[in-house]
Amino acid sequence: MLDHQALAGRLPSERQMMERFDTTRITLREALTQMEAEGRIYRESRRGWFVSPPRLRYDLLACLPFHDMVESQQRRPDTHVLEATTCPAPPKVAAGLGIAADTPVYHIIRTRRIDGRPVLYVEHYLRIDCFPGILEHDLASRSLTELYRSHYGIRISRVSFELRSTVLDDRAAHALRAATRSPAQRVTRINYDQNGRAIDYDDELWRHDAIELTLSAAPQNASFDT
Amino acid sequence: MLDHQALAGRLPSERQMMERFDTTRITLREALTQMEAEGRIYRESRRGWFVSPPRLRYDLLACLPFHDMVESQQRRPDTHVLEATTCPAPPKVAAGLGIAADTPVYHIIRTRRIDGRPVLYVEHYLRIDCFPGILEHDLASRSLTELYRSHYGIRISRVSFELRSTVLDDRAAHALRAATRSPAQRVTRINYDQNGRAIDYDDELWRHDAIELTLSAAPQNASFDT
DNA sequence: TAGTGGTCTAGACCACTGA
DNA sequence: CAGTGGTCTAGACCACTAA
Repeated sequence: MLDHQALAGRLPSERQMMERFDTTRITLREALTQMEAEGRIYRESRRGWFVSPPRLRYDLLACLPFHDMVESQQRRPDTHVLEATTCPAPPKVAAGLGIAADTPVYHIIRTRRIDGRPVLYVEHYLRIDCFPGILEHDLASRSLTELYRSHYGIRISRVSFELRSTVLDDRAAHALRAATRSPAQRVTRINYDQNGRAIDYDDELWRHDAIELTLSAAPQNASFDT
Repeated sequence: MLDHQALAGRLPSERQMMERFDTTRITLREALTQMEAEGRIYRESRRGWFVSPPRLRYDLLACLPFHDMVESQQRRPDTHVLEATTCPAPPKVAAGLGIAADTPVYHIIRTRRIDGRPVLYVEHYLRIDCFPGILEHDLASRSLTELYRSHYGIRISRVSFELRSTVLDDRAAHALRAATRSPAQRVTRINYDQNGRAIDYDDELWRHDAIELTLSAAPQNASFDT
């Protein structure tokens, strides 16, 4: 079940390390937790500690589909759909999309892996009026952005992000086989179409050691600044 | 010495909380550490635990000077210069600036506070040929970007970022009165002038609960995407 | 100087994983 | 079912802070 890569990076059991470093379990775990916070190692719940693979470079403005982004960095991507339903828009989503609270929206939950390691838990909320019937499509092997364009003629022309570091909540942790409250990077993203209308709201929770966010752009005041 | 805000948000001592919640110190500290990872509370080294104030919204592309950004959110900013020297460019900086390794650069280290709470440790590396004599200026009360423009006629026309979550190293932790290896958000930033030349390299370490990064822009492929 | 957080010892039981 | 990580008890000493 575990990947070759994961097995290769496995640390000895806590009790073995305890003896090797001549210390107690509590102290050892404190040290491990700090290295986890640094992003050098991570744990899988009740499964042990592992060396963190190199971070994926995630260019926020390149807007590459996950599979392309991962493959372009010589890694192996992989997506699993946990849920694909309709639900009333939660307040934050409604506010972000500029629709009335409780308006029905599509709700898609997926986990994504790199080289077999689950690193991303993401919930998508899609405006139903923009993408009627989208749940019928294959949501695992195709990118949503791809679908938007090919089936609905909708292009993303603007995107806005909110980034904050937190921890995995219980659902995300479970889905990623991680310990509850492992350090995480939250990436909230709203996509806008060519008419400036908000079309979907994504809430991404990444294992914090799995990515490095990058971006390059002209500052907003650049043109007015003469 | 401590701010009103900090005192107001102070938690009882660990031993008091231990009794109040009828548990041991180790268990209590584990709980506190988790809430710290969530960004709900933070600690000052050997000084105690505090409730985290609301996060500062840091718009990466607005390129607002720190003081303006903080004041526009009804908070009180504050800057302290730790160091202002010349040094050979470290490899990463040289690579980022596109200059030969060990080329001399200006090196400025500052800490910045919000409402009296130290939240940011930042090292700036400036190309000497761009900003001759800049160390003679007041580096605490004026923004560097301001100086670039007013004294050197240099405007920032492009900016590139690298974001990753890590922990505070010893120097940063000490400067921020934080515990070593507290969770942190690293923001590395390279500024380019109107000729596309890299002019400075900033390495920012933020207390991770102090900020929420935002950004809004057109994806890079937006125009080619028809 | 009293009290604080930082660090440590030396165990224990439980739920779960993986063979 | 053996071994793992997750959680917990009940103390201790030290360096440092704040008064």
